[in-house]
Amino acid sequence: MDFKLEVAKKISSLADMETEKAMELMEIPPQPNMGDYAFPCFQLAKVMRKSPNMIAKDLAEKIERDDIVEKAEAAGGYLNFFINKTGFIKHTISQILDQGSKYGSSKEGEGKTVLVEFSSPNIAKPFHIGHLVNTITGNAIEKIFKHLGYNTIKLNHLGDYGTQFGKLISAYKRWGNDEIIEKDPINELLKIYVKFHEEAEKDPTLDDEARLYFKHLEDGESEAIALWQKFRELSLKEFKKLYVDFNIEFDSYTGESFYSDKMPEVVEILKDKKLLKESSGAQIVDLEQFNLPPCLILKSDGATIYATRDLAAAIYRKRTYDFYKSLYVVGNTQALHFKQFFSVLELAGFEWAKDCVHIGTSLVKFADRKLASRKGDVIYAKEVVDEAVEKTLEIINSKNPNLENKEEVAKKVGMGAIIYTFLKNNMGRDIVFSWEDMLTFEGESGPNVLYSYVRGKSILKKAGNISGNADFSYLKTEDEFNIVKQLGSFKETVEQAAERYEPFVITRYVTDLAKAYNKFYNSHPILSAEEEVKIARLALTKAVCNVLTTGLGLLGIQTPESM
RNA sequence: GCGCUUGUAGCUCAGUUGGAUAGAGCAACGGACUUCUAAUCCGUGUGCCGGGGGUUCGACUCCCUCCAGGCGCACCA
Repeated sequence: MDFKLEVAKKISSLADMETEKAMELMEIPPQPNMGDYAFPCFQLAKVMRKSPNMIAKDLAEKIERDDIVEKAEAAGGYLNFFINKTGFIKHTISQILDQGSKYGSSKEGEGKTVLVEFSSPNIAKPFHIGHLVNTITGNAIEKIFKHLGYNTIKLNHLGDYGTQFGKLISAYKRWGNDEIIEKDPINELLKIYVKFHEEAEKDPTLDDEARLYFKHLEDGESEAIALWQKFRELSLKEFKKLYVDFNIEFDSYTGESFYSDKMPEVVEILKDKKLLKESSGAQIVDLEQFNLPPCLILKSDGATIYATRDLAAAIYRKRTYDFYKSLYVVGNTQALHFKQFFSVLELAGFEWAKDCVHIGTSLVKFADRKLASRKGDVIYAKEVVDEAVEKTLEIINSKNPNLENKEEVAKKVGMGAIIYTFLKNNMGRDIVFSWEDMLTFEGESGPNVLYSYVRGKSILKKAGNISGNADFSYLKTEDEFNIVKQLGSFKETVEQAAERYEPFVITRYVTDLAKAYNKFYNSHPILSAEEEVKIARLALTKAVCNVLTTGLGLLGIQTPESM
């Protein structure tokens, strides 16, 4: 039973309005003492040609009291509903305890496949903080859609192709040392790659050599392929360490190289549709009708480019997965590229182009470049994780030195802090990175939410097995009702997060829920309350912990049992 | 120059499709641990919602314009 829907039905039956329309219009009053739901009568005023005030008053008189609505009163042009608290509390908590981790899920996604492309690091390049933001965001998006019943597929579109691999092969053959590379593959490969660039400035024949090696790679020459595979595997092994830390498993690691033989078809399709045009020796698709700059398909030397690869990948994915939606979680800075590439798909007659969505993740900037990193001008993902876990361990040692599995807990909490920080605000803004913000564990922070959870868990543990059913009429305080109201809006919250492609909606939700529970926790005893009250409050606590776990889980944050 | 995006409290940010007195955290000050983990809670105040027009019963929200920051504008990805 959905209380909001029931109220909407009542309005619908009394006023000349569809239930759905009433649902849309209904809001939550700014002050809790004004009611639980509010229906604005301003739109009705036009149709009924009466003042909103009058309409609200008329309706208020006609609304009958029952186990849904306790009372309805007119205020200004609003009709404010006070729902039957006991009924609502009982219904909500029972539902949560019944459904467990399924609470807030839905069937809207049944039978629909959603692809989520994210992370996509470049082979032999370090995984920096920008990749981390992207990885964390994509992971949350995927989990949110999965919770709504969609069949989700996680794609890691590795940057494993391109002329830079010719350079890397050349560099490796000159200066590569397997022993050092085995130890620290990515940094060492990066080092020789950088050295190659330096040397190539002095000696341009190196670039010719690199081009040759890339040609070998394209032609499938065995030595080049073997080296490329080696670089790829070593890098992937490193990346996977981080994915394991964050508990992320991809369904596919087919990167750019996978599509290298699928691009001629794209060019053929575009030719057939007469979309290709020559411009300064290159082949482009004109996008003037979309008010966009042209999309480059073939370079003037006839080679393909990233747009070509993305087109090939999109077509391949549609054939392979027949997706309902294909989400590209990629940095905001590439917005134009995606607009162009989606427009080309549309021009080529693929009606599913509208199902492709670019989710632009925030750009990470530094507040103070000097303090940006201990090592150089980029911050590595590993550096951030290590720092957060270490800081967490320090705090545990000072606040709860006898805790078991300190390391394990520190990892969960520290990484939770990072995820929380990155998914705290909407993606429209840049993230200004500062160690201070990242390692603040008070107020609106991941550890704070986890702390609320852990305290609840601790109470449940101490209570042991409770016999008998809870009588929710014992939950009489305002603080308790506020928690339940919060609990009841979880499903809407998940749906909104999916609709907006914004995980921060969930972050705010768990924060508010934790806040409501903390307030209650601080002023009402649970274990020492009278038996009936205690049982009811324990059920409430269990429901809160349940929803916190689920909500945090959607963000990719794991909950420790104690901290 | 063009396009996208952001501008809300000292700082970091929320503000659902236009709605009631614009809200949180941090920072500052004061208070609450013999009581379920004080990484918590309670209290104190601050806003020409970037500026100016317009639309309407009503605008932080929609439209126009200007200002400021960020990002992007084909042979890198």
